[in-house]
Amino acid sequence: MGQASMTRRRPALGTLATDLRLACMRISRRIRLESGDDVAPHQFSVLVRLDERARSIGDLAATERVSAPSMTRTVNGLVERGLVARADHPEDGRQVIVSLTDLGRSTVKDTRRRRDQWMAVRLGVLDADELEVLRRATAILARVAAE
Amino acid sequence: MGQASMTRRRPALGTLATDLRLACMRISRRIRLESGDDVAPHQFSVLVRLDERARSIGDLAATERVSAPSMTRTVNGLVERGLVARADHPEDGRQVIVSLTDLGRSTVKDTRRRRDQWMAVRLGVLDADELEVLRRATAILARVAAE
DNA sequence: TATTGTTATACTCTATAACTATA
DNA sequence: TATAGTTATAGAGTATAACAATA
Repeated sequence: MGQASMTRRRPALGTLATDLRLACMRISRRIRLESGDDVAPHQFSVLVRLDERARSIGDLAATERVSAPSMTRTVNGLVERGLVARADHPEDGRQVIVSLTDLGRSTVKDTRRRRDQWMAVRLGVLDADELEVLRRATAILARVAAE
Repeated sequence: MGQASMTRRRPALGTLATDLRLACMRISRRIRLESGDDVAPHQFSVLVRLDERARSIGDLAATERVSAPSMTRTVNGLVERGLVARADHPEDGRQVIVSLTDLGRSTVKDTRRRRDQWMAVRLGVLDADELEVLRRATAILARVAAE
């Protein structure tokens, strides 16, 4: 019924929603599979958070919506690989502050570069008009994603 | 260097690649997290394959790029939940043919409907010009995703 | 006493190696 | 002998419950 009333108001909005959703999900999936990431998705997500700023274990667990023990495990794995470092909180002795190492920072940068490259190669075959459509669409999609 | 030569040929193509990639990945991530899927991602992926046609365990394992024992496990879980059924291959007694049950088929349909609904709600706030841009962009993105 | 993080334990999904049944 | 699938076992990821250290 939601579908029916929408279709009545805006012809073919349902089709657009389906096609756009599928295109976004397929592109996202292929980037994940084909850009040769060297860390697992859940690890990369933590590295990106730490690229913004250093965070405690609890902060990371809440941000990533996993339990504290899971985050302890993930952080330990990243420490073993030399991608992040642990430090005592200056005032609160209970907290552990996790931050990126230089290796961690360059891993984030390299992964982003490879992903952007994947997309850039595919945009490279498009003509000027198509690129202009995508430029306008990207601004709209960014708002949709941020909402 | 690839980046530099691209930028020389097509101003700001690198920025478009980055922004478009991020928008697609964020939308895809939010759909996955927020549309209330009732099966896990690897399970849903198998259901979608079986929605195309019935397949053997080996076929599914190759298509999903997991090992045969992993696919045996995944299929067993789906059988327990009543979403797929196993059957003997008519000629080759070694093979097991897996197909969707009615419940499995409606699960695929419902999951897709909820995902489309997520996107449709967000498209609902856009104006006619913005929707027209997204319509044109979707056709281009579908080609990019299929390439 | 409340909060932060770790340890203990268990469940799921992944894999490889070894095995069974069939071609 | 080769192929399809299962069972055995192990390695990560997830979780909750119980615990230690600190506020």
